[in-house]
Amino acid sequence: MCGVARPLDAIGDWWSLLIIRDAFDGLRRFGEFQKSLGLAKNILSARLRNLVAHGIMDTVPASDGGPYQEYVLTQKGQGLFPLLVALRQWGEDFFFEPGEPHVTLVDRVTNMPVRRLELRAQDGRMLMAEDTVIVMPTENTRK
Amino acid sequence: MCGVARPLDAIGDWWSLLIIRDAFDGLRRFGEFQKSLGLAKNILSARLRNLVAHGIMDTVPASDGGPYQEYVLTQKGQGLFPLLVALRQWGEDFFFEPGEPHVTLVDRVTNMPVRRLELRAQDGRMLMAEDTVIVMPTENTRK
DNA sequence: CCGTATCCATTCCGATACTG
DNA sequence: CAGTATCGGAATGGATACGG
Repeated sequence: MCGVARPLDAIGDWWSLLIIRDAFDGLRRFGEFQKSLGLAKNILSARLRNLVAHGIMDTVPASDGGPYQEYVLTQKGQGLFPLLVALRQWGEDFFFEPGEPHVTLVDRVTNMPVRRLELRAQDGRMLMAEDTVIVMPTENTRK
Repeated sequence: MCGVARPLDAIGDWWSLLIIRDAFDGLRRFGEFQKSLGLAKNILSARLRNLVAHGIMDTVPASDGGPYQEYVLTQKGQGLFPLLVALRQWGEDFFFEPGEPHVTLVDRVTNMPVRRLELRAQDGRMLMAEDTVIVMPTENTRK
């Protein structure tokens, strides 16, 4: 399975991606996800279990000391942030009507809004989507 | 429908995303997609029709003068490039075994490999996923 | 409030056969 | 080669009822 199909398989489906988005928005509880997404409880349960099984989310004891669990993104799950930004950015670029409010991601430390997702070559030069097309197999150099 | 769900709805499903990836790899013909993905012809047909209906792909006369069509990415479809990069990058970061060959995207003009997808704030400062979390509704300022 | 178990209708997908 | 039409089995998702 290739470098694109494997992530898709791990994420699972569309619902899972929306769960992950909600997790980035700070949601943690079963009921919060269900209320936000409006999907059946058994489906949500299965999706959360799958995300945990794939190491994207993890369960932690409830922060309020309650008898239940909370679901949080692992490091691996947090690595999906650029994917969600790309998705939202594409949506804003091609779907939004003029005057429609945008949703901007904000760095919580400096409170600076994120401008754009950028592609950069190894020499630091900026690349646009239009001139970056071909794939090429290379040796693994990163850990 | 929010800025994440709408793109998901337009793309359709995961088969569609793999079709788009193949299109970035230069595939254009019905049979090429089918052979590459191994999905049933009726499914492929439906997916291509959906992608065209959503303005992500378009049909053009066969480049070899044949009696059939070819399927190419529109501008809107090409805008999905960062999404695919993000997906693949995540896969390489969290799924690849040491020694497994990576697939690197290459700028076809300069032949430079793409290094990383980066998030930048409006002041140009580099942001990491870890400190960039919250969403905030804003006014639409772009066209 | 958090989940699991069960049921049912619908959808989805692959295989196949068929047309140009 | 490039699709369309059809069919049956499998998987899916929503509603609901139930239990911790």
